[in-house]
Amino acid sequence: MSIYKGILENVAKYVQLTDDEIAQFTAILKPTRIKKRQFVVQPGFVSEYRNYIVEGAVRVFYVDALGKEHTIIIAIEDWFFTDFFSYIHQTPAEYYAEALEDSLILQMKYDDVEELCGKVHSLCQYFRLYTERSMSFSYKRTVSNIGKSSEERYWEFVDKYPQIASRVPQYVLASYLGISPESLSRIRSRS
Amino acid sequence: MSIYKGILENVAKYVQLTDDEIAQFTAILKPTRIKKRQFVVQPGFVSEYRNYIVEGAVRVFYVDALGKEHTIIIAIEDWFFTDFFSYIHQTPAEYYAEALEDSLILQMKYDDVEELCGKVHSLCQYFRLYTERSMSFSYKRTVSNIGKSSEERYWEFVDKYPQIASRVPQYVLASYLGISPESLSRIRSRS
DNA sequence: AAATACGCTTGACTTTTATCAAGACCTACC
DNA sequence: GGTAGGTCTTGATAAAAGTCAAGCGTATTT
Repeated sequence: MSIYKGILENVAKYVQLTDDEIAQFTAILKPTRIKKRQFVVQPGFVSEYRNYIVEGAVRVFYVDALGKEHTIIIAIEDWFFTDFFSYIHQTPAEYYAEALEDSLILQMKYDDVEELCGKVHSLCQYFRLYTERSMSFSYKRTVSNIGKSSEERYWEFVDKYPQIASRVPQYVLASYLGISPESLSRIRSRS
Repeated sequence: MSIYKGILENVAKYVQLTDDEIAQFTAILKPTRIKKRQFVVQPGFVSEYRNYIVEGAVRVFYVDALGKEHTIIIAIEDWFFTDFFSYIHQTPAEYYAEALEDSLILQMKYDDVEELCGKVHSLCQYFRLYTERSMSFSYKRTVSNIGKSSEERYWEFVDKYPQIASRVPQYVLASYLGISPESLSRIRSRS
């Protein structure tokens, strides 16, 4: 079974590529194995790649002035991750991307993606549609952040992503939800 | 001066359209005047349009179970707004879009945009690139929401969007930042 | 111009959440 | 198999933010 199966199925949900286009696309995908705790992106270095997870889990986080970590993205199979701002603008990253488990990812270089999107209309469509959907989900998270209590945010997350909630360390989830680890522990303990 | 000037300049920042493509694009833009407090989108109705603001200001907000309002988007000239989830999925909206001032907007129907993006590669590129940039900014807001105090979020906003901060009512800004109006008032008063 | 509605402020109080500190548990590794 | 590191929990306390309520000033309306 090809390691491209997942990502090609993802693409197929939005657009239909010809065999030639599939070949061009997979040609820019670089399979990479990363070990738990390994960094894929680090502050100060440009996030050159848009990364797709074939197998494993990754988080993107930043460390504030007080040394506290804040998790921006938790990604598992069939998700993309990168320091999006750094990737899009090709400027030095501010965040870390760290493997939460041994993982297999597909890396696509910014320049390659841009070149291919310039040539292949369907692929451009794919990324447009995919990003628009990501955007609509991003607003949902914002709604949660500005309008809900810590407790509500936690249970909402568990409800939406039960597999992730049980798969990542609690302190990571806490930092994703904007809650201190102690408070999250208490939220869980009161039923 | 054409009312399309702003949006075409916006497009031109990302891609170059031929005269014919420009004509096709402007053909799907429906100029609409809306009065202060008028709703462009309402819960229960599909948000058919992606809206571009030529002149004026609009906010997108939702009302929670307790009747409290939470502002998801504050948009002024040269910004797009809509209930993004409703628009993308063409399902009934959950949010309101309300004019904060008398405004002039350009409305483009979902179907028209999709059809044109299917035909015109450059326009597809434009929306892809624009949305990717929006996405990278959306992450910044998330970072702010999960990692910063109310006070920090307020001053960050004032620093980033001074024109908006002085243009919209304080309670709107408070609901955008996820702060109660009273707390925002106090934050401002302590210097 | 008076009446009204709205937005903002301020005070007193409550609730939520963070912080600091200690300890328990577990797992991995020498 | 013991030690170390990392994770989670619990308690005591502090800080941040929300709530409720009253009042003030300024637009807006009639």
